[in-house]
Amino acid sequence: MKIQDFPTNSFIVKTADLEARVPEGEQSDLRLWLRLLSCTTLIENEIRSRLRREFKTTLPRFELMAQLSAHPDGLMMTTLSRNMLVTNGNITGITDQLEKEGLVERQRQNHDRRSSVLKLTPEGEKQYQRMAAAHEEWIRGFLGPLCEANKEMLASSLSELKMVAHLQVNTPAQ
Amino acid sequence: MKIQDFPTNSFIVKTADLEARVPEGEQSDLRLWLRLLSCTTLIENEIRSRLRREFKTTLPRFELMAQLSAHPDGLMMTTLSRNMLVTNGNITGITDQLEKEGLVERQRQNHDRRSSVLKLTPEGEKQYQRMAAAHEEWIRGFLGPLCEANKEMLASSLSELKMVAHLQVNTPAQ
DNA sequence: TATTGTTATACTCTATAACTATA
DNA sequence: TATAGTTATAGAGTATAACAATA
Repeated sequence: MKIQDFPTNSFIVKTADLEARVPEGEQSDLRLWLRLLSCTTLIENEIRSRLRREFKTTLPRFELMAQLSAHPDGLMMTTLSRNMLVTNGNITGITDQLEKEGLVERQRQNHDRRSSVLKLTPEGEKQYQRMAAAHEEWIRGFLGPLCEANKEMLASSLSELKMVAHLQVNTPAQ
Repeated sequence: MKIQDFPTNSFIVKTADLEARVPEGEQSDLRLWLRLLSCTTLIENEIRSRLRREFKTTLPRFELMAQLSAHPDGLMMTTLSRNMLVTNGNITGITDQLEKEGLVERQRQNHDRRSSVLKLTPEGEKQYQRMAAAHEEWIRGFLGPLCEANKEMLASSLSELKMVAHLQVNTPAQ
């Protein structure tokens, strides 16, 4: 399919060529990183776009609801901020939105009255389930066609990378 | 190292546990995706943060300069928007900033007077080189410790994923 | 007619930091 | 003193869409 076949306006042909800035052939860590980043960004952008178009929502909102759905007993906002890699203040903001829409609720704790536990409301859970089904389908569309061998390799190399990266990132540098 | 050992304020302990929302053990496409996303986001956030702290700049600005540095003859803004996966309007905005700071310049084309070609100025190239050196060092910190075998597996599985994902994304769906 | 780039708008996310209430 | 969460602020990035100039 050629570029010319696509509608032209507000449609980006996704070439994701971050890698284009590294000399051909060279197998550097940088090149590997750019390939990783290209793949992820490509898919992530598409998911953001579909969430917005089909469910009028955003990725952070979706991820927050996903975390809550996986923890029916609720989660502290601090835990959410760690899992989702954003600051406390951001969680407050997203929670405010979702609570106003009746999708999540804060439950004050008696044993520690500083904290509240966040849960999906039944309506929130219902909406989440619809989105999650579509989301999982999308992901299958992206990753499904990979051959089994590659999936396993990806999973295991990423699992090493995850450990290594955590170490790097959480070691107060300098 | 324990959580308690970290400074507490405006410091997020990076656990990147997006994966925590998928049942243990299950080897699904979704789980693989979340692992991919966690790793990338973790590293990407850290890079954004270091770019801001050490060079007072942002990832999109850095990436735009990287693209230009790799193409000394300059690039059309449309090409940039495709490579960087953002819309034309965004490229205009970032370019405006960088041009005002004297780091890039627009060169009007004679043979096609709609388009301009974007180039780094000498000062832009100089600044970019400093940032690129640090950036590459950071990436080596993250990916370097991976064993060779894993790097090769990653590179080849990602290269398949990149193709597959491009297809998925650029095929007008439904 | 299609393409390149600009402009305008509105919104979300984000970091940062000061703050409160509680532990 | 440390922690959980809130508030306020300012800024960047983003999509979207209408637009001008040119091809």
